[in-house]
Amino acid sequence: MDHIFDCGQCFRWTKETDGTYTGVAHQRVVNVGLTVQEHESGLLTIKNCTNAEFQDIWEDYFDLKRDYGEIKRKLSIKDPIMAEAIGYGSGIRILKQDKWETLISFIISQNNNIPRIKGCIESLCTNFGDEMTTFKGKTYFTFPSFDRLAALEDGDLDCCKLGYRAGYILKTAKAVAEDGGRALEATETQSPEEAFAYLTGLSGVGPKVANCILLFSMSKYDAFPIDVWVKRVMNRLYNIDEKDQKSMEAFASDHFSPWSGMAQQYLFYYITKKGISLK
DNA sequence: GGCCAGGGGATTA
DNA sequence: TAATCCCATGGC
Repeated sequence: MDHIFDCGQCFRWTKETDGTYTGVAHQRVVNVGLTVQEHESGLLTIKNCTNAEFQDIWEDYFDLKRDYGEIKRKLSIKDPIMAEAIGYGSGIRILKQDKWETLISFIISQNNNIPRIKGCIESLCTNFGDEMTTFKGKTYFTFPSFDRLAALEDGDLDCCKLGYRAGYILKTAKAVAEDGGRALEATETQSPEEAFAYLTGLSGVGPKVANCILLFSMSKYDAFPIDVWVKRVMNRLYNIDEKDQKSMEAFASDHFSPWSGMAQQYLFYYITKKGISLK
């Protein structure tokens, strides 16, 4: 679970003192714990969740139907470097998150760091989301809808300390709300190229942010987001020029497709957590 | 006090 | 097309 929740794909899960994680997604609060038993695979426990909610939401959210062992084998074969990275973040699963929330979250992520991103999103939710429930003594709020944010004006988001990203969020919220979110939802069945084109047409969404949204909310597992960390790790591990993004994309396509996004997460986790030498 | 953070948009060249 | 600058914010 540490690998899943601390690999930079999500920002609303927090670790409890007992090692379990509590988080919000799809208007629900749940607490998840994993018990690893001897001679058994792990037993996942989801609290504050009905059977119907598990089938409607969490089974897909945690991507539980997918065989990650098979994907890891395919990525590892003939690539000892990737095998090493996978060994380090072996528990990673790509969550299938809400499109709208992921869109705004990764606009916030630009030129920012993860602790601050979490703080900004938390502030956005407590200020503009709806109070949902109290769990383990903490009050939880929904992620604000696009209609809610689209109704705001310049300056209304100042309390969230979003900096220059506030303007992007207002423009994007208005654009998404324009057709009731239909264009955003339609990406579900579009090709990665079509969905990428739509996303990069939104304010504050460039190639990197668009690829994160494709990967973390739209099941486009061949998307390969390139940020400063990925540039570093591609340079250190595969000896690619750090400013040559085209070569990085080509390398990912050649070596990791159709699971480039999974590979990217293993590399990201490897360099940000293990902290392999940067110089 | 300068550098950095899961970059993008606008302006130059 | 490709490089460069600017953009708020806060931790270090």
